[in-house]
Amino acid sequence: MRLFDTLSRTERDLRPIDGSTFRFYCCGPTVYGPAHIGNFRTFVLQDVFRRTLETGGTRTLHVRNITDVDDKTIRDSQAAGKSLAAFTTGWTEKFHADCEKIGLLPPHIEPGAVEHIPQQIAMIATLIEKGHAYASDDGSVYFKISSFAGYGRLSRLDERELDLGKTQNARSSSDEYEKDGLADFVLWKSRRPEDGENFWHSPWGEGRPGWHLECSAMIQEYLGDSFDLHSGGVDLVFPHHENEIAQSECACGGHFAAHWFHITHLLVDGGKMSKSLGNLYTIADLETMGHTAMEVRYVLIGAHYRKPLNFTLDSLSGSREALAKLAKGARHLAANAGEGCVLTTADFGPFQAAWDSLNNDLNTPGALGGLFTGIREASGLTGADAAAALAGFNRVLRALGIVLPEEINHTIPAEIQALAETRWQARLAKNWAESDALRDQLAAQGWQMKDGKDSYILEPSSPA
RNA sequence: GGCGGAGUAGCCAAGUGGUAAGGCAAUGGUUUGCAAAACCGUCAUUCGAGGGUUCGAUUCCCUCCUCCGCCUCCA
Repeated sequence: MRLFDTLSRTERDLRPIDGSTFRFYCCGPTVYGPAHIGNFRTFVLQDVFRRTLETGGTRTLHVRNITDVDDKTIRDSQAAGKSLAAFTTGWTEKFHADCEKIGLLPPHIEPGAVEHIPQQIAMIATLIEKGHAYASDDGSVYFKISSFAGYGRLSRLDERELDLGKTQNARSSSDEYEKDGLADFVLWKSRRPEDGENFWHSPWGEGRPGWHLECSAMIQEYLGDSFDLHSGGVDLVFPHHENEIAQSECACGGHFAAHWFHITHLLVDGGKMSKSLGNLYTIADLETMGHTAMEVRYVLIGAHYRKPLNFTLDSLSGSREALAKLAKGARHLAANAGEGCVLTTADFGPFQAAWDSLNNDLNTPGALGGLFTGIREASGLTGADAAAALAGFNRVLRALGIVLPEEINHTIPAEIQALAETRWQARLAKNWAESDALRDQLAAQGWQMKDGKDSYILEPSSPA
């Protein structure tokens, strides 16, 4: 597949460096609260990316970390009166439950920052040894930006008129740490009173690792010096990923990531989502409003990953109808294919355009459009042709990670069933007044009665 | 101030130097006692504004307007 690369600013074909397995790393969540749909836009697109590679026959190795130690996790665990480990474990479990609901494949490896502190300390030692880092008097360690000529390539720092020193100076005046270069970033933070019991021993004294370092250390551990692709939200380009490159290339000497895949933030109602505006949604919030996680997924893949996605409750409502339409199309194809007509094809039939879209810079909205168009084109097919089309349809669907809603056989309470039967008789007797009244009565109890020619269907009224 | 991105129908949203995918909503019809459902249709002479290049631009160039993100933790 072809994918845009943030570093070279070009679209490039993706090929595993080792010729067999595509190895990639995604910056995972900081577990101090529930993940919101903005976080999930990134994770869902990364998931579609992986599924597309796999559907195309490429084996993958997917690593995504859990950040379980930083200012926020320490602060909030203390506020909650829990140990850091107990606190982050709880949120990690919640995160996993959300991931499963929204259809994310679990990463092959999901390392946590705390359990990799020895690796981080080792990397710091290497950096000091090579002259890329220095310890300050208080026991903190900093990366020396001036020692790495390539600093700023990813975020085009050198093309900005941003005077690093000056800008950082204004913002760093209250910083308690001591560093030489004002833009130098921390690798090891010396212990502070507010850290409580959350500190580890190091050659430079008690403290904890800096945030940027954990990813570098875990990548080194699981993917080595060079690997295929690194991904995250756009906000991580600077400084997080810029710093990772500096640390890793200086410590390991490799080329680090061959490709950078960044997902643009989503907007809510046209603006940044934030707690204070009351538009920061979690999956649980949306479920409470009657939407499913799969409907959320549909909305999240409804825009190209490099464009802002304007999330609205209206678009979320529309996704239910869209998914139902796809499900209907699939059932239609299956019916036309007939019993026992199993066919696996090498091509995608009417869904070739949808598949091509995915492979062309992960154009998920294009693929979605291709799905609907393909269904219309395939509607006249029968037998083996229909079966082949269905196979293509299912492969694209799998790549998108969409699980279609199934036709549900509802359990109908006896009194509802009786009420419906009474109405049906009234209707047969052409007693319209009573019939309509009973229909309203059923509706009031949450059941919708749809009249057919010779029978009727009872369905729960769709949630508001 | 610097860097980056976006402006396409009521909403969400693809796309292309050659005359605008798709979804939702809306709406017409068939059907129905009426609805709902289902099925069949309709739905942007136009792509923020103004110039320019071109046989031809929404797509390339310039100017302007508006919006958003980043530059501090952030997916």
